Amino acid sequence: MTEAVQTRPGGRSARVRAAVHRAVGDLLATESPEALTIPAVAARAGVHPTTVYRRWGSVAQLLADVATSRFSGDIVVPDSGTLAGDLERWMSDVATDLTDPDVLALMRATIGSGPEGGCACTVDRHDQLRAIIDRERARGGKVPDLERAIDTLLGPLYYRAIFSDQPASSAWARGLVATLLATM
Amino acid sequence: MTEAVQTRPGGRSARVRAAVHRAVGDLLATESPEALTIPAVAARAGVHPTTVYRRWGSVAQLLADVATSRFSGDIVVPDSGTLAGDLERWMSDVATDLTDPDVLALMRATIGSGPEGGCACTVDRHDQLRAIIDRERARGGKVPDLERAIDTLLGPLYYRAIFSDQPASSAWARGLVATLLATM
DNA sequence: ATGCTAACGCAGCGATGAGTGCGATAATTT
DNA sequence: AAATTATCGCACTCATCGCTGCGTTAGCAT
Repeated sequence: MTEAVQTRPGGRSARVRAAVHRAVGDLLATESPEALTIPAVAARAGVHPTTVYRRWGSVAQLLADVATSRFSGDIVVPDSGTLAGDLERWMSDVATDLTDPDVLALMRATIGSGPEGGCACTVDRHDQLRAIIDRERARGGKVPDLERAIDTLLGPLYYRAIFSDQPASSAWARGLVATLLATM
Repeated sequence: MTEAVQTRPGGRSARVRAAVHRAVGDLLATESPEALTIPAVAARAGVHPTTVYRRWGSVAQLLADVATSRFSGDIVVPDSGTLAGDLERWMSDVATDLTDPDVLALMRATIGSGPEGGCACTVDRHDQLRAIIDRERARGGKVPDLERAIDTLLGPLYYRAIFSDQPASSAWARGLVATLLATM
């Protein structure tokens, strides 16, 4: 008795999904956050509102889906041979990503949509950081605690992006790596 | 020709303002963030929707007003005599404040309402931190850079509150002070 | 090639949020 | 105490968001 809930991710469904995701990004980039309503997204995506209502249900779930897919697999974990090199390269990439105003708008909206919105933006970053640290440990090097790395590296970076009007340059972000490794 | 835009903050106006502010907090604490609409706030506050429309105009402006007033003057800047003591006491208070789920809900909603929502939650924190550092400088002690203090202290704290599911205990928050003063 | 069915589009309904003109109330001034 | 006017409540209109049957299209399997 195979109760396999069949899904069909190919062809039109994927096209619709992509169009809706792009529409969410476009609307957040141009309009006010309150304007992000399901009919508006559907119209922008060239899709019928009914489709969005049925597949995602609410704006919050839609945003969570868009955010997790946008913030996953977008940055490749570097392998420079040393922990410092890996971290600096990775932090530089993450900081550069946070330079984009559209990315910030998506993050803000996702955070505002529910209690778990913030996690959706950073789970993959945590996984990447863990991968970098694990690889250094496999090399036999001394590694910092993961939580401490998150606090020291991602904390200031995302704080500047969301709570401060300070720009977060990639050079400054690389500097955070030095602070972490110095106090290890 | 005095074009003074007269305002009258006494009596009923203040009462309405307080009721609306409390209603925003209550709704964010109980309902979903999308349920925070002006008619809902007005109903909860026992005030006519027209009043809210005229005084605040939009949910975003209302949230910004509530957030700035909620996150201003709520924590008294301590004066223990030493920089470390001041910072530890202050960080402990800030961390404790962030323990309240209702506070987090308000912060999330404010962030999601617009590009400057995050700043509304932290301007007063920055002022307080500046005051602490300035006082230590007046004492003649060695002081860290303000920006560096913001990055090291508030960064990890607010990151945990918004982006991570890690609890931010006040003891852990006090530990951040040690890291800052060690790398000064 | 054909059947099955998940996924989409269409038409339309009910509910409600956004906004306006006008009179009433109450805070502030003279 | 009386006048002034900022502020609020009421009644009402308009726009549109959320949602539901129903028929149609197009993946996926045999």
